[in-house]
Amino acid sequence: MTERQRDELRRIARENFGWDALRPGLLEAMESLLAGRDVLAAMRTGYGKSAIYQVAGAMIDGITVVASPLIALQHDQVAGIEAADDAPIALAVDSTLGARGIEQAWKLVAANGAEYLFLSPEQLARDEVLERLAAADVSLFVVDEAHCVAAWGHDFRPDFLRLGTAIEALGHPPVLALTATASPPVREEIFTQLRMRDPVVVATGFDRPNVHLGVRRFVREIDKQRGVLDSVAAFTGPGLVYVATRRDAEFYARRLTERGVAAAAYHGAMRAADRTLVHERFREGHYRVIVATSAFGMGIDIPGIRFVLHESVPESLDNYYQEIGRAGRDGEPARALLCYRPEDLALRHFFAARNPRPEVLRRVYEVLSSTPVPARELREVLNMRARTLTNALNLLEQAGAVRSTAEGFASMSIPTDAAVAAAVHDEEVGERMDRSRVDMMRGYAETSGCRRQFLLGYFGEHIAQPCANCDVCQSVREREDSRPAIGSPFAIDTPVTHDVWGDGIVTRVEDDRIIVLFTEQGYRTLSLKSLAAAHLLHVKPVDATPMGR
DNA sequence: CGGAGGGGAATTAGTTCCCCTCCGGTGCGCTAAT
Repeated sequence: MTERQRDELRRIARENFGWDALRPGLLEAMESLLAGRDVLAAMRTGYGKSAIYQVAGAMIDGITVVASPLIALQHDQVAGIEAADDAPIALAVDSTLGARGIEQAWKLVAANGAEYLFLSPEQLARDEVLERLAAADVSLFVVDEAHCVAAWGHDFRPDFLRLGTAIEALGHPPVLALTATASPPVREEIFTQLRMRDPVVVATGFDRPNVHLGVRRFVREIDKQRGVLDSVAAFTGPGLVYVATRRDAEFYARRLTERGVAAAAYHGAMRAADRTLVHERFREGHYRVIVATSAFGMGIDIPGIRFVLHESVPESLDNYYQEIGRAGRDGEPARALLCYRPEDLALRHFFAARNPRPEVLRRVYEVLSSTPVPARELREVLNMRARTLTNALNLLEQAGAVRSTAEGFASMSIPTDAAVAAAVHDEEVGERMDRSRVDMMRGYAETSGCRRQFLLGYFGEHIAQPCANCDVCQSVREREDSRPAIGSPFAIDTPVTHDVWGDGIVTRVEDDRIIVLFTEQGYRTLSLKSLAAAHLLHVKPVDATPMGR
């Protein structure tokens, strides 16, 4: 990177978008892309991540494709670019345009009339879309909210796992993955699925020291209900209450309203217009509290939220961190309170189930041959729902039994039994990983240590001192904890091997236990006492085999 | 896996309890009926 290129980036940022200064990390990410590298940028919402591809994209010849999970998010981005004084043209192609609108949009693209093109993963999974893009010289491929690849790709929206194929089909331009949070296994999955090559990771600090972390534990459901309602009523300022089900969203919104709190429900079963209305009225201060399922979140950036209360545990600390990260964006004190009942973990375990279906995998694999067949034809031959088929193909591909190209899907000519077994095994590993991430939610709720150390440690960021702004730190200060530490022979980040569970990495060390992230088992909590007795865990010797010589 | 809700039995004669079944989140794109 020359000084001249760096000046050029700064000039485009200033003149085209009106940004006089770029926050730490943004310029670095832009430079890496310009140098042809793949980049993962992990930065909190509101940090200005979009600037990375907006400026770099404007500087590189050719189109910038942005894969984005929500149409509403795409439209916000387009509007943001259009609002800048001299920014290049941005376009979103999606089903809201109608067939004719879509055709017009593509004509504009073909005539080099757009610099930024926003598409859903579902669009990018279509053959004709890839053909049109291939003709259009894509020079930068962006995946916004990249954690969705890991969170949604396996069942809910399988086309997220087809993004890697799209990237390959476009000749692998530099890839930029953007996310607000990603724990180590989520990052790994993003790298693998998007087929990123030796990616540069630009991560800015995850900590929000102004957000107080707390957990209230309940035994009976009725007590939790009362506790939630009392807490919300006692908190001041605008806040969010996250619940697990739509029914609970309606229930708590009603009960809060009865108690004189201006509250509204928000969930996926509501009509789009109603959801927008609730969002706007909250923003304007008409509602003080929104009671929402996980539907409320992505792309929402409201500065003055004073508390985020969880009525039920979310499915992982990744989600929890995203959701509490909506509090205190203005830097003023805010609270994150988890109202915890161990029974609530059951629903999350239920959602973590993957249900691989061997008979479906077998049917799909048996119609494939060594010549690629387009997905459209497969769907006709098999008479199968698109999502089911895509899921099966994704699984078989990950298992190394199927190869996907721009022309379609081809068999790798492995015996059917072996292919199906490998796919099912991968799915079981995935399920164990997801379940273990739920267990880390339990770990956070039940930890006897500093909550912030636990939370940040989960993301691979280890802080030396307890935070002094969580419930545990406060109570420790009151009674000066004197429990003696056993002392661990396993430091954080040590690669280890377990006689039963295989390879892993130490991700957390507490007084009497450690947490290891195993490749095939996910997160496991191990007691140091029993480890000392059983000799099952060993520090992995550094591989001394010389490579390729 | 746990909770809600329905049905039925027991019985305190209008509630209570138990057992069984079913349900639970996130959104794209498309089609069909207004």
